[in-house]
Amino acid sequence: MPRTARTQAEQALDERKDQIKKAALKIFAEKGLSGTKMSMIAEEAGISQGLSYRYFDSKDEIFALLVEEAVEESQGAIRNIRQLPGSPLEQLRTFTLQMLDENHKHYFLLVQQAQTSEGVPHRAKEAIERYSPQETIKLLIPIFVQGQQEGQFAEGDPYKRLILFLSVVTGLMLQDAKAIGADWTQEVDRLLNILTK
Amino acid sequence: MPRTARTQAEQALDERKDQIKKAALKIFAEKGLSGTKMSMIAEEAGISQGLSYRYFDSKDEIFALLVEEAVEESQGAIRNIRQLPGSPLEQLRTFTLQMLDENHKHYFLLVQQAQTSEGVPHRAKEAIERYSPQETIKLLIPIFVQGQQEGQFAEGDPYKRLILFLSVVTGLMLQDAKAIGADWTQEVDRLLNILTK
DNA sequence: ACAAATGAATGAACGGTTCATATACTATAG
DNA sequence: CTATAGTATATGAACCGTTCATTCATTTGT
Repeated sequence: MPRTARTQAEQALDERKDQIKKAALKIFAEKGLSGTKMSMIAEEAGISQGLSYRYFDSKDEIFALLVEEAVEESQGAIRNIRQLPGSPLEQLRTFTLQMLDENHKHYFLLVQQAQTSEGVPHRAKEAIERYSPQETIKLLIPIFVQGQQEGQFAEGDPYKRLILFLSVVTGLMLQDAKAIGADWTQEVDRLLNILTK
Repeated sequence: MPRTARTQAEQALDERKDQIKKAALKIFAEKGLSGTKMSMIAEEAGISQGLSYRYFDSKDEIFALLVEEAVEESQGAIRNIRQLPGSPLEQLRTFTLQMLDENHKHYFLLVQQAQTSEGVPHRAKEAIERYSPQETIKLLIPIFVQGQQEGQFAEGDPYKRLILFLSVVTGLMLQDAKAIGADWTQEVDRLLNILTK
């Protein structure tokens, strides 16, 4: 029964790959490219030093792969905002909660790291070009403006307000990634006070 | 006239030292201990690779020295809050503006870096022990509570509110140190919305 | 037997530090 | 005022210990 056997083998292979990727994502997001050592990834994944190289060619390959995934994921989340239920404010709250959610947080931070690190692999650079904060804000502005018209959001330059808000959220993520990971999700409503009146 | 001559020489020496320290502070604050290379400091200061070693013994010495200064400076700023004029809200606004001010910003960030970096020199570690975020918040709580009684600040656990606020401000500083330095001082009132009702 | 996993060994690159050399400044002599 | 010597200041290429990404001989499990 070669069929089943190979499928099982492949599945086991993929599971290991995912395990390594998940560990790498966490460390890369926290420490950046040059800040993470392969030994850290191994430890986080609970495997030995060399094993990652049975599943990936290099550190750079893992990093690039993850950045590509992160960009895709982030763009998806942003494009989905308009389809979310509720008022603009509620849409933004949901989006923010998603950003701070354990899974997505690492992706957002990874992109952040990739944007500010040096020596980023070419493949990762390409992916990042498709995702800038400016781009994000452009997609958020219509929602914010609508919220202003409905009277929920404060007056003023939408771009400035949103840049401040996104910076605050990203800054918080960076902070709490370094320190002990508190659960900020409770505090999102406080943060939204930056935007509301 | 040996007096004047020596004084001039000493002054020139101190100026060079300050020049190097200022450059080092900026880079250390942005990139952390292991993230900054002596070559970066040299470039920022507009001097050659080796010159720093005529004025300081080692990279670690510069770092430790700066951390000591930063702790002193930060503690001073915090202790001064109660003496500031105006309501608690105005006191906090002034304090926050001071934190975001170009000079103090780097000091605050440096302490932050020293707290989260690894391989911090012993001398710097000692200085940091005298300055924890918890300590800062302890000093801020009475002000916040007074503001609550006067009706300016929102109800709720002062500790949680202040932790969130400080994290936001620190996160912002980190953000904008990496990116192009926008001038957030305009936005402080927006940030204070996190605390007010 | 074979694949999966280990972790010690390798070797290349990195970066803090040094040092031979150059330049600028000051003082003294002619 | 110019020339010369002496000293402090500055340069940046080279040195060398350390740090990791990567490999591989060996073990473990199936």
